[in-house]
Amino acid sequence: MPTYPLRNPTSSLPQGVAGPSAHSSQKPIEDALQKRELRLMKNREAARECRRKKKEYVRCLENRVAVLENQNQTLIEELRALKDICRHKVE
DNA sequence: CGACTAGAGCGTCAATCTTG
DNA sequence: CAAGATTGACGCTCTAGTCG
Repeated sequence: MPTYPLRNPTSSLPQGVAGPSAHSSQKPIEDALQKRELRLMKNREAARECRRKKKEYVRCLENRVAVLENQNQTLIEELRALKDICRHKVE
């Protein structure tokens, strides 16, 4: 469960704090709204960064796959050549 | 053309992990 | 333990490609 305030900031105000209909100060509400905006902004940027890192990670993996496939192909050819040499020696 | 679709990117929520 | 950071999931928008 998140520890930060959810969608409706007024619903997460501390007990005894005036809601919108009360005629006392609006300050706590503004504070809560501001806090929410800040949280949304930070999470927006965090999500962007998270996606950037994930794409980078996938790119790295794809690159590694390409390298390993090349190595594998090289080894297959090397093995074929060695087998060929052995066959000629036996003959 | 317009209708439809697949894929990419985005913002948000919520759960979980990390840190002071 | 509270606050902040991270990330999977969802729904939305936009764009490029395809088809009738």
